[in-house]
Amino acid sequence: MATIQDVAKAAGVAASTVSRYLNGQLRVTPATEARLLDAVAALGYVPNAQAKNLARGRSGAIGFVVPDISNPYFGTIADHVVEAVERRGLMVLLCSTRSQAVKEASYIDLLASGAIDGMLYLGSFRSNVRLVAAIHGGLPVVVVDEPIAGLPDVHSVVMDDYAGGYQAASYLVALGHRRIAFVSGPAELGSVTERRRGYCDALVKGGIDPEAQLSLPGHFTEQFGASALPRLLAGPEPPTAAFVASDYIALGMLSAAETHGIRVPEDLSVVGFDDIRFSQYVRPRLTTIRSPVERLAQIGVDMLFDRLAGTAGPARTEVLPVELIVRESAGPPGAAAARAARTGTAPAHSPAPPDSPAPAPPRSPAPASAHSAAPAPRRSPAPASAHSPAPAPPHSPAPAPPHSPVRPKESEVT
Amino acid sequence: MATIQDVAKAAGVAASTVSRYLNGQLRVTPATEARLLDAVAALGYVPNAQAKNLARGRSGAIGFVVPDISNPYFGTIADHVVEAVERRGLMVLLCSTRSQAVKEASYIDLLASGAIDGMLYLGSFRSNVRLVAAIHGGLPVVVVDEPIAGLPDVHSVVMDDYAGGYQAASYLVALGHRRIAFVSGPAELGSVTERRRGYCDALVKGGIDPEAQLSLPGHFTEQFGASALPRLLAGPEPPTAAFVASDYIALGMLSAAETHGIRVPEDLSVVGFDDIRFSQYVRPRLTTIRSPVERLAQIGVDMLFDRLAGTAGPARTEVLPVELIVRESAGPPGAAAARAARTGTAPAHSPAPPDSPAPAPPRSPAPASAHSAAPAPRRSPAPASAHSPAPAPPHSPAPAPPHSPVRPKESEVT
DNA sequence: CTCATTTGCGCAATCGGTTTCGCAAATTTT
DNA sequence: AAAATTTGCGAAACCGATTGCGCAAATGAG
Repeated sequence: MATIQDVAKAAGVAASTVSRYLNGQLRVTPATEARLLDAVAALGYVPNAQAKNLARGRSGAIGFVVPDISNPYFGTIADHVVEAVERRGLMVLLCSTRSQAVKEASYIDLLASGAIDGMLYLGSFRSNVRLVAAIHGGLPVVVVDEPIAGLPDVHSVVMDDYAGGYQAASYLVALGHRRIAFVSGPAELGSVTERRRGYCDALVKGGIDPEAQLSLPGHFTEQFGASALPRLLAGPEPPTAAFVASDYIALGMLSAAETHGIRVPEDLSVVGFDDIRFSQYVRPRLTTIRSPVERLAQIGVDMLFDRLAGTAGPARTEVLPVELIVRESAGPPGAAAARAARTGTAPAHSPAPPDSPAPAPPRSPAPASAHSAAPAPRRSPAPASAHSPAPAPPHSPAPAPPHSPVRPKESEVT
Repeated sequence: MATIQDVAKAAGVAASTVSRYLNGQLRVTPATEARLLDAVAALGYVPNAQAKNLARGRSGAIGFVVPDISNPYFGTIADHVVEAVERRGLMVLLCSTRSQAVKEASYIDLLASGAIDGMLYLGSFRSNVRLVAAIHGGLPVVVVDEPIAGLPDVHSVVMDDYAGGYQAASYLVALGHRRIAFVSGPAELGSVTERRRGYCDALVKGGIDPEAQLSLPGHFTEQFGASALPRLLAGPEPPTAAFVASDYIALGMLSAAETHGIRVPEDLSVVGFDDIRFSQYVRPRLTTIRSPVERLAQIGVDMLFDRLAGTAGPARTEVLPVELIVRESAGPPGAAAARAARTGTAPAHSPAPPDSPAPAPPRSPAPASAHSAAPAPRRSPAPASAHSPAPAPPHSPAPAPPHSPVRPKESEVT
């Protein structure tokens, strides 16, 4: 590996000249330029990244901590993150922690030790200590997808889990269900509790007691979904529907349902969450809440680059609207039993219930707004920090990549 | 950010002492130790990774170049790679190129400029130039999953694509199919051509002309699978079966089949490749070739670390046996039509045809062996380099992994 | 109580770049 | 043609670690 010194020697100039010329900070005479170019080409010189970063105090990469890269939901987010970061000319150091706190902690330490310029964090409640330490150490961090309470001064972008839960449950209520179970990932997760809050509120609004419902927290795996089904149907009065707050889990449950001879949606309606790609390939096609993963990634990366450029305002949380996607896995309750018992009250299979399940509830922490069911990409205002009623645009419109320091938009109002 | 100098000053010692002590290369007096520890704790000292790497000439990370991280097949491999590398105490720099040659090239350049100690490469034919340059530049590279021709001095580990294709096609032939289409990813890929070779040989063995069959190369997406179905059935004598050399594609096709009212396997049998997790969750459950992704990752990482340690022998290619997983998506041809036309020749639905479709063909480049259908983790000998008939263990048992040098399994037979 | 070891620790070079400062030559101004 | 600028380029400090070498003190042997 040729060094800058080698190039300098070959070209008969000083190393500093090579450096500055290569970085476009120096004009040289045509003669010098030719020798320089020749030397670089001849030696196949490529600047050493470590040395450059050491000298510059930057690293040219951002880290992305994610629980499990083999989970297609996270994989998709990662893909979009990579895409967005690359557009800015940086690289992504992707860290799959496999949900192990130890790994997460060591990764954060590793990353915080100068390996990266900033970090996108998608994780759980654990290891906040390290994370907080890293943040205090000056590492720009943006939290994505999984809301984390009690993290000071951190920008974040999350799905509107509350609204999603509300929509899903409202839909099931509107279909006529009265016993609606809640199946989810780890109960400690912010996203899970938010989805559950929404679900509960929708039930209450429908005159149903949420406390009387079955609640099955678990893990983000299909195995858990498969194992949850029997438990769901074990009781004397099993639910006729389940809000499964993760498509990944829901797919496992759907599979188990077929194995157990449970028909979906006739015997059990299922509404998922995330709308991962496979949800449209299973039978019945999964009715679910679509999370705008690409926007999440884009906004998260934008936020991080704003922080890196120092142009980010005070910490705020962007909440992304979600959308109910009606497919086939949810229908009127007891479509089979009802046919025998009652009159043909709910005959149709392809259900077309109140398409706007409800005028959407208030967002979790703060202001009203919403009707998130609408596909229109509305942004909900930042609930955490300054919820200024003024028309301050919540998400600064991705002004400018770091390399071209111009920031045309968002004229400062002074 | 505190530096080592700060710590040294605070503890009243030299920086070198701090460095050596922290790296366990120096015993110090209890008094010094206490002061050292205090200083480190008080300042919250974390060594700067860049500087360390620069001084050491290493980087502590390995790169993994992969075409598309949102594809669950690659995602799963990535997960296992991360796991295996972490066990060795290093990190993974994951690069999703989204199959774009430009990105791949720039990533390789970036990685080759000292950012990583070694590289796992999963990619296509493109950008070989850069890759070759990087290899010549001294970067240890191990090629995984996707065979690449004409890469000198590179260790690699791939699936036995040929055997997989042979098994899949043999199975369909054994079921009685005579018109068997071949649907796959990009035709230029080594894995695709290998799978096709196996498929062709199996057809020939069954007395079928491979040239007369429909062949549909495309991309590794479900969309392609969905679009392939109509084209498959367009002709006057459509195939009764398809070997779809990627589960991802097969899932798209299965979905399209239902949409078009094509019953699987009655109207069309489908055999996939990879056995991604979702293949068991779709209906009908996908009959497919299982690729041992975890072993692939483990062996690839082992090879890379051998190369890093300098204990790797000459370049060789490890070929991993694959396994036919019989599920529901393939059955006798014309199960519906036949019922009317012929006698009840092939009545059963759950087919139990020759469970060992054939005594497995010779491996692609070289020696006989195989019966890859057996789940037993046999390793096929290296076909590329020295195919010594001597009992030289093909995969050198990773003599000394850097951090935890113990490797209990696979007792060396000497 | 010497002499030979070992042990604990500091000095300074090194890794491969970047960057400030400043000199000398080339160019422009009067 | 002399003075004032501008331009091209080199010397050296620096980023934050690691590491070879060497010295002094503590330890052991005789």
